[in-house]
Amino acid sequence: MEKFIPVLKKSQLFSGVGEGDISAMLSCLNAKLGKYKKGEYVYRQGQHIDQIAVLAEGELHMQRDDYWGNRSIINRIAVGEMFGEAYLAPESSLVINDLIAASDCTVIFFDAKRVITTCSHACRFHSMVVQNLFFAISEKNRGLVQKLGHMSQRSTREKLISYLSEQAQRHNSSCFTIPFNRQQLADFLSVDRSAMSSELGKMRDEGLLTFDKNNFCLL
Amino acid sequence: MEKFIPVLKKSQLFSGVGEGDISAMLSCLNAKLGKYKKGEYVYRQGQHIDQIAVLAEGELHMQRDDYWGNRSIINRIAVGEMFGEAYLAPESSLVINDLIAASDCTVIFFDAKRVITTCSHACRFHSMVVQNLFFAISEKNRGLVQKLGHMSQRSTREKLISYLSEQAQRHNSSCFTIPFNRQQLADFLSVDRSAMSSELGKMRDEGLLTFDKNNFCLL
DNA sequence: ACAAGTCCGTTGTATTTACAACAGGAAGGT
DNA sequence: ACCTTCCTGTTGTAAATACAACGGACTTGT
Repeated sequence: MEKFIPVLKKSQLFSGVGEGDISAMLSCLNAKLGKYKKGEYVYRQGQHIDQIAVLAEGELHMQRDDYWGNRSIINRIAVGEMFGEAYLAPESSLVINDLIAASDCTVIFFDAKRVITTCSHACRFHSMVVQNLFFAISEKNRGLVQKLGHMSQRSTREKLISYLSEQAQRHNSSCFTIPFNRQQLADFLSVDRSAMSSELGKMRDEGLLTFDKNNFCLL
Repeated sequence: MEKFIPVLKKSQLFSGVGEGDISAMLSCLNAKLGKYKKGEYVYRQGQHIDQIAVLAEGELHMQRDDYWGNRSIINRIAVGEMFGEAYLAPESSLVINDLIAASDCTVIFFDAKRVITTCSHACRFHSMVVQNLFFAISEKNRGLVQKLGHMSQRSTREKLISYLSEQAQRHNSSCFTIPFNRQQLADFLSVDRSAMSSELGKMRDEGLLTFDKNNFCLL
């Protein structure tokens, strides 16, 4: 557990809290480690949870496979990001989507109630964590709205433009690397992989962008 | 302002707080009233905000009009619901989407910083409001993920089924009324109105559901 | 009663997408 | 070197969607 304290220090949740203080808070928040191999489920749809978690190693995909086998990647969770925060409210603790390890993962779980309830003990930085949690959920919320912006585009090309524009903005550069391969990107944007692939080809031919594997440049 | 205290009492944010205590907190949270006619903008894309707001009267649509005039309704906000919570984090306070009055509206604004910072004064119920805010943002998050679930459906029919199923579940009944007219529903699901209309007709012919205006029954 | 505006369903056509299948290239293991 | 597996781009066809246009029902205001 101790070895992940540097990761926690860089996470949204513990931003601004020193390593020593994080270490002290771990027991207060009832922290527990979980390890998952690529492809394993961290949460399954319908499951009940009362924990907030931070991803310490690897990459997670929140996804949904429908009756006909179509996979949708709702969201991607990177190291240092938080998840489970959507199920804080006691009356809505049933998970909506599967959460799957996209690579080998290590997860740190915290007792949700203890996080949001300022403890009576002398956790000096607890209130800062509470504020961080606000900001983090708020950020997440923003991210979801942004993704809804991509998804509300009608055509494959518009979705691509919307997504790639955001990525360029996020990286502060017209050249950047995306965290998805083609199939994953298609699942993320809810389009057909082959159609998307050919659309990317057309856009390259029209001089809108260039790409090589996961590296893109907007022109 | 005082006349809306009963609305606030029923809102997510002040759930569990008595009317007298709400009244006392209003000045502490620097509450301000805003009135908007149908079609007016409450927020515009790119604007900077540092307030959390609760809708006291009317109905709001968070929406986006793209370059080609396609309108997408990202989210709908009803009386008692909260908005602006996605911009709590100081570094991300630029609004992503327009927020428009779908009918004549009254909005109560609160100073965001004062809400999330437990005040030194004797606001007995402030910590409860903080917890309510957690639950409310969390709920909102869930709602956004659920909407992403609808949007990730590939066909118009699947989107409709996904949305209507959720509505039936939410109303605990196979018969319910939706808060959108056809055009708005199409904008909400990001599909073509006429195509959706004809798809609804087909589904009725196939005996999947019945509807009359905004009243639907799943069979 | 009339006019104007809004909402809803329907239809036909052009466009776009999904699906399936295949081939070449890269990566990894034996 | 060889095989296997994964990833990517391409193509042709079937299916679904967007778009435009129209008529009828209903509402609202004069």
